[in-house]
Amino acid sequence: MTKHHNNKEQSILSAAKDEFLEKGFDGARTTSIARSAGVTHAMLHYYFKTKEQLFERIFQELIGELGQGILEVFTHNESPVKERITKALELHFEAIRQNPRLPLFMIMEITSRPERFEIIKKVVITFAGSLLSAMQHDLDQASERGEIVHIDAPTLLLDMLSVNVFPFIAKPLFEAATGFDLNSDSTFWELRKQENIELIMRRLTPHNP
Amino acid sequence: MTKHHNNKEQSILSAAKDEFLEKGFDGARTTSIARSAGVTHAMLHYYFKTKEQLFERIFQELIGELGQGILEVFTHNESPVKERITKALELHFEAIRQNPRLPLFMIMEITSRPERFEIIKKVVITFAGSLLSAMQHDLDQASERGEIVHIDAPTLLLDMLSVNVFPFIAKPLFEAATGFDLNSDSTFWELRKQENIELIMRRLTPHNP
DNA sequence: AAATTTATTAACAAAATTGTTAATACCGTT
DNA sequence: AACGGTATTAACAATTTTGTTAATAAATTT
Repeated sequence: MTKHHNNKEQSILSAAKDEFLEKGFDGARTTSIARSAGVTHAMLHYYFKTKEQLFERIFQELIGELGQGILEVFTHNESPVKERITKALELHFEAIRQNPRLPLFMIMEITSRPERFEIIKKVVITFAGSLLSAMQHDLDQASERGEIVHIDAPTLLLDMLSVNVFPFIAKPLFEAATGFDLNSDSTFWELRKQENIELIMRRLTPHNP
Repeated sequence: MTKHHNNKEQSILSAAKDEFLEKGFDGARTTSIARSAGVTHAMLHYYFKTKEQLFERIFQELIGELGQGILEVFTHNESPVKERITKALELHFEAIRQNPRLPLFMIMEITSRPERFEIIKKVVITFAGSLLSAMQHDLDQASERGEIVHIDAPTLLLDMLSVNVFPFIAKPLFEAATGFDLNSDSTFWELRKQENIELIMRRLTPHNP
């Protein structure tokens, strides 16, 4: 087994990923996925049995990408806190840029079908717990030294997430407001990345040094 | 006509609003709406003909609330720019707090069914155009006077929206990460409001004055 | 209070979507 | 090339969801 069919199974997975990311579980149609993949929808059920199972498969994959992104971002080196945070902002921003639909998708699924998503919670809790305490430790040290103002780690983390994630979520609105096509506009995203860094750095830097 | 049925029609509208806000158009079920409203689902179709029409009705209502919120926020008075922006942040924050599901709902609908939503675009464009040019004018004046650093109005607006909107969108994730129930925690939201103001003010304030 | 319009219900119909099956083609192995 | 399994298709079945109807009740108008 396992050789000549792989392309079909793969193209179903790929089409499913696109459709689920764009429309969420509720909006996705197995027939539409099959059509995009160029296979009959019986094939889809042959490989993945049910829509729910296909979704679970994609969802696990996406959770993986999410975790991967987080890991890349918080690889600690021993530079000063402000540089580390700048680096984290950059990496995080680029990670979302690779997968701009992922954040909204996760949030959509959590809010529209909360019962099912203990899975996400586990991933989040696992990372958040250790991350926040490590962050707080570093932030406290740096503020003692006068490098930065004092700030709560959860507060800062939410600040960082807000500025990095929201622009991607609001992209369609922003495009509507300005008439621009942000897909073909890499300067916009570069400027946005710099702005986010500027914002967070100013938040951290003590006045009148 | 028009007296004794109003309660039923109203309870359908109210249930529909809740369900659409929570699950979006795709996830909402007319039967479930009818059940929540305590009426047979034939009644729903009697008053509103189709799911689509019921949705349109609710959607217009929500667009109205959105516009109302924006108007309240940008009522100009003649205080200094920094005070005005602080006030706008506060009002905007409170407006979302009244209707915390609205932003995610709008974004969900736009991204999952882009074709239909020229309506939103129109509202956004109408407000955004005049608002941004007024903002830019004021910002330029203030930065000439040295009150604030120079900044683009669109950049600042996106900063403001990011920090004010995202925490509400990410609420379920944040609750998962911390184990808190943010509905019954008004201090969290008060602190968040202050943090957002702090962030934006630091962004605007020149260093070493 | 008879007539007319509006509201309500239960049962039904249509449409859309997901899921299954049985028959057939294909592929690699012996 | 016969065998055993996997892949594929088309046609069908089940389920879910939306939408309709015809009969009846309730209210409003005359």
